[in-house]
Amino acid sequence: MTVLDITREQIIEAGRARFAHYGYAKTTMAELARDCDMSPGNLYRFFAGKLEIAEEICHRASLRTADELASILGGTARSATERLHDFLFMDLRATYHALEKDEKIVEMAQIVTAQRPEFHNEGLLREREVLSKILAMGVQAGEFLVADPDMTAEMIQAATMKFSYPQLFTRLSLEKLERELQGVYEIISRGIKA
Amino acid sequence: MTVLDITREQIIEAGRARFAHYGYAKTTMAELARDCDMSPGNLYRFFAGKLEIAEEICHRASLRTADELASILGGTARSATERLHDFLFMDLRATYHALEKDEKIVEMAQIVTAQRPEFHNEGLLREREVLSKILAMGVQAGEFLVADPDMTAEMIQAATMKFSYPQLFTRLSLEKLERELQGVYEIISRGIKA
DNA sequence: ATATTGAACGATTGGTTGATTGTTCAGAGC
DNA sequence: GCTCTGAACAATCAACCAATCGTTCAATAT
Repeated sequence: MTVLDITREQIIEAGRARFAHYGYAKTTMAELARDCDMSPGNLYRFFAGKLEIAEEICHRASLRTADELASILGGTARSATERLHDFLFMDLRATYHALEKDEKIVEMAQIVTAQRPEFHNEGLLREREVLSKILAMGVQAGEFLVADPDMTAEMIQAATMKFSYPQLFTRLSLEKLERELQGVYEIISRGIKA
Repeated sequence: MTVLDITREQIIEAGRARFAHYGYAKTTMAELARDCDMSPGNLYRFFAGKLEIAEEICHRASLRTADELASILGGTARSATERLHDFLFMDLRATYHALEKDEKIVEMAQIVTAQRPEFHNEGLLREREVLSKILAMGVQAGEFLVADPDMTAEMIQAATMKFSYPQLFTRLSLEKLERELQGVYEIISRGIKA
């Protein structure tokens, strides 16, 4: 990790703190610069602009959740059905709590997805790859009967879209969302069983 | 139909035309009054306000789609599985085309649902009742195995949310949406089969 | 008496100006 | 030569005012 990388990290950390606490719009580049003991202009040696800082923060959050989800793939004891269940509920709870902790994170995410639509799709793709693997494991183990795991993963993602960004689409409580997701899971689960 | 009712219809028709063409915000009460050869003040003998006119228009549209969906229940020849397929695709196509014909209808729908959240839920409930009946028919015929059709209807509605208001959530083409819905349908279909 | 009008009122919107903020870059510092 | 600064520029935002619009109601017409 070069000294340049360290500075980058510092900027990202300052951004994460301020964006989460005060929101993207209300955070100024001058403030971020002051946090990092540098001039505003110098920020542009590390990032093309304010949006790119937010993008990097969201990107990392996306990688982190994908990583957490990927942990479901580990171990050998559990069935693919259980893994699918974990996948769906972990996803719901992760985003629900993230959006609940700091209301302002929604703002940042919305701005980034509005300005860079492909960003959102990349995140979905990363998660879908894990889902795909779970399905493939299930096929391997004779639990699932699906011709094309990649395609089925896409379908499951479409069917659980309501639970991916809960607060954006509904005002339901986590309990209600979990009840619904459980029901949707049961249908899907039976729908792909061998 | 009294003369008062006829005037009400006239106002609704004028509203439908203007809201669809110019949008809710850009339509003034004065314009609606002029369309109906009356003064702005007189509109308030028929509706509590501008929003209520839009509400009535949306309400009727909702009733109409529910009616169309209910037509799926008729006849005896077709299987419940086919009816479920028709239900989901009819719903997707109806809203997709409605929103495509006049971009401005989205605006009106958004304003009404923002101001009267219960309105949206009533529409969902109306559709869900049809879905529930389809499921009950399937159970009756031994095609489906579901313990509680009402609950399962709720779950299916949650799983197909992405296809209910297509243009609000994604920018996918109708073809792509139909491909995805077909996949989701197949999983659900297998998931509730007896 | 009832139905209707249209001017009046208050809230909202649209447009304009000045201030703030994101971004650039010539030059200072090392 | 490379890093970094901070003043300068351009884009955006916020505050203001005027115009418009939704709504009301006293007056008018039927």
